[in-house]
Formats: sequence, C-alpha cells, structure tokens
Amino acid sequence: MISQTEENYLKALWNLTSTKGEASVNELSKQLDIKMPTVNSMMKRLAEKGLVNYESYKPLKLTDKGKKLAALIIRKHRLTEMYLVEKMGFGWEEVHDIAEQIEHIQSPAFFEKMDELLGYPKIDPHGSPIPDKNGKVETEQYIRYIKLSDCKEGDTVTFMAVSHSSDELLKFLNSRDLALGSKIKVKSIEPFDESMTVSYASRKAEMLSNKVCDKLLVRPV
Amino acid sequence: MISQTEENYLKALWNLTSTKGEASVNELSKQLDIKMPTVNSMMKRLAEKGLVNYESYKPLKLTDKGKKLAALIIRKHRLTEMYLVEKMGFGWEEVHDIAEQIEHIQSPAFFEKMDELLGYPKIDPHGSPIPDKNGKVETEQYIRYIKLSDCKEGDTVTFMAVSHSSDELLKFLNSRDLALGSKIKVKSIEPFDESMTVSYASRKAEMLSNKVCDKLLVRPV
DNA sequence: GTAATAAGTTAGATGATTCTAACAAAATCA
DNA sequence: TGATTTTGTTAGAATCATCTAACTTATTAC
Repeated sequence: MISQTEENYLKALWNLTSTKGEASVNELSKQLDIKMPTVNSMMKRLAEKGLVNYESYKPLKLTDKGKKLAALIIRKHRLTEMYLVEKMGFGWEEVHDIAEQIEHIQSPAFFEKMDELLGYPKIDPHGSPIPDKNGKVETEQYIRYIKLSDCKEGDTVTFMAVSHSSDELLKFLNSRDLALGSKIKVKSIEPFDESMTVSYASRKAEMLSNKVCDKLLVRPV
Repeated sequence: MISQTEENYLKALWNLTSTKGEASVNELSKQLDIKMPTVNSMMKRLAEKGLVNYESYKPLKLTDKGKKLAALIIRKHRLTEMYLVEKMGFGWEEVHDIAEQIEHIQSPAFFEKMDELLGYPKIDPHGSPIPDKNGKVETEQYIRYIKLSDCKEGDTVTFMAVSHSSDELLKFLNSRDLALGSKIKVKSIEPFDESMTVSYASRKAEMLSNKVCDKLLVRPV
C-alpha cells in the first residue's frame, strides 16, 4: 500500500520530471517544502517499493510503475478539478486546494462516476491533459502548445492552457476576462521588458507582462 | 489543529454517547477496532485539547467543544452521503465508505457548495439528521421515531430512517424494495422469533427478521 | 465477601514522517 | 586546479499513532 505522503512525493516528482525526465533531491525538497534529508530517505523507500530509481548522487527518475501510479493520482486531481468547476460551480482559481485533498480518496467508483458525469473529459479547467485510466497522457497536441511569450508581433493564437497556474495568476486572468479558448492577437511587444500588448474578445488593448505571457500556452490559429 | 485520526475518535465517541451521554474506553476500542491502551492515551490527548472529559476509571464524555466539533464532522459526512446519492447517482448502500474519507476534507467552501446544491437538506439518505453549521442537531422529530420491532400487529407506520446501517442491511432492503417513506403495515408477528410479516407498496407479505425490524425506525401514520 | 473476570492503565517498543547537525561529494568559480 | 558553494547523505532525535506485556482497579459471580 502507498500512503498519502508517498503519493504526494510521487506526484511532485511526476511534475518535476515531465520535461527533463529527471529531477534532483534539492528540487523535490523545494517543491514539497520538505527538508532534503527527509526527501532523501523517502526516495530510498520509494526505490524499495520499485517506484523510483534512486542511486546516491544521481538524479531521480520515476520507474514505469512509479510513472503510472503518479499519473493515476494526477488523473484523480484533474478529474476532480473539472468536476468542481463543471458540476459544482467553482471558479478555476478555487479548485486546486480542494482537489489536492480529494485526489487521495480511495474509491475507484467515485472517480469513475465523476468521469462519467463529466462525459470523459480530456482536459482539466486549466487546459492540462487528464491521464487516462492506464496512466497514459494525451500529449499529442499538448506538447505542441507554445508559450505566448514566444510569439511575435502580429501573431494570432488561441489560448489553450495555463502552465503551473497559481491562484494569483488565475485571478489576474479572470480580472482581464482572459479565458481558455480566447483568440489572442499580439499587437506589439515592448523591447525593454518583453511585455505584450494584445487584443482579444472585447478587449482592444491589454498589456501583459512577460511573467504572465510565459505561463500562457497557446496554439497558432 | 486536529488530525484525521483525532476526528475519527471524536466521531466514534459522538455516536457512542448519543444515547447514554457517556461511553467507556472499552466500547470506543471496539467501535474503532483499536486496542484499549491506544484509545486510553488518545483520550488523554483529547482531554488536553479540551474536547473530552477524561478521569481515570470514569466514563468518557465529550465536552461542549468536543460535541460541536464532532457534530460538524458528522455534518460533513451526512452532507456528503446526500450529495453522492442525490447528485452523483450512488445507491444509499454505496456511500458510507466514500463519505468516511471525504468528511476529513478541509474546505468550508466545498461543503457549503454541497449544502447549497442540495437545497440545505435536513436528513441524509438513511434518514439521519444532518447537524447544522453550529453543530446543532434537529432531534425534535427524530427522537420520536420508534423501532419497527416495537410495533404491534395491525400497526401502520411510515419508514423514516435506518439506524446504524450496514451495507448488507441496505442491500437487503433494496432487494425487498423497502425505501424510506414506505407505508408499512404489520400483518403478523411470529411469537417464536419475533419476526414480522408486513405489507407495503407492491409487496403483499414480506417476512422481516427481528434483527432487521430492530434497525428500521418508523413513525406511526 | 472473596475469587474470578472484565476493564482500565502504565511502560516500553515500533514504524512513519518529520526535523537539525554534521559530514561528504559534486559543481562552480576564480 | 584549488577553493568555495551547492547539493546530497548519514546520524540521531522528536512526534504521532499504533502495538504487546504487565500491572491495577472495578465489577461480577458464587
């Protein structure tokens, strides 16, 4: 059996390794806000359980078993977020903390029911893909998304997802009426700080800092 | 702060003390399937926190603070059960184990939303009262319910609640189409084992053992 | 009203999850 | 390349929630 604590380590590791494929004890420690020695011994334990490849002074990797398990936790998290938004009327900026707790519920029937009631969604309210029941992630189109900050003047793109969303960022986007699916046109880019002036829907000219643009994943129209 | 474990002790104590007002370490130990010494030390801890009145060799009682806290956990449990049945389509026999986990979620907004979506229900799917936001329980009519096993031949009653329901009992009731609200007529009582033959809705003559009748709470029509 | 049984308590151990302090290895910088 | 900084590891302690074994108090049964 796997504890909630262990689940949290797996999930954090899954997130950290999604790009590079590996992560350090230090990164994991910072991500979880848990001291390095604690992380170190947990890694040994997860290695014992066949979920992590751990060797002294080497980067951490999830085993296939660990990856699958982590993806299934992420699946529960993202399904929950979608359920909270679609069926309970929460805002996309409110659901993370609740999902963080509900993802640990042990009840296949519960998540099965959510999935069914939602019509088997492929993405969560922030545009992130929901892993399937086998822990497989639909990366096909997702990985093709680019950052708004990498677009050029004159580009027109569709806002597809928010990466590493925080409450604050989501509230900011709410305040600007910037929702998933919006068609965004890059009107100009300020050379000094790389801030963008964009237009979309009812907004003729909105200024977005580079820090914001870096978090918005878009697809060329 | 109070841990999930502590919440479970409080809840069990609340259930045990609901009738007599007090409970023994031994009863609590059996209820939770946790050995007496463990229960004993937990009682000392909860006494430290002002939730339980504990004195050596004396019966256990919840303090007012403990009662309120326990009732609020029961509230979360019962609201969840109602939500699972009403909004997600689960059967009343399936919801206990899920609610047992969800009751520990820390998110006032989450339960607030459930309550709102359900239209502020007063009872759960098994007919038990849902404590209000202040931990007050609507006992007015609930305590007036009597057991079906205490009825006489010829009595006609309404099935209002199931006490201490188990999955097995609920599945049994499902199999006999016996649902809350059913008007039940006691046709005869077998003197030997006190089993009852009753009629209700489409059923002309169903035999119910005393063990079953003892769990069904009814109100005279 | 003792003797036997049940219930309650104390003491000490274990495993999980965390920490700090101290040391070792790797990476970076000058 | 050698010194410094960062990262990783080991050792040892703390807390929580649990246990078993042994002892004490209360209750029940003759």
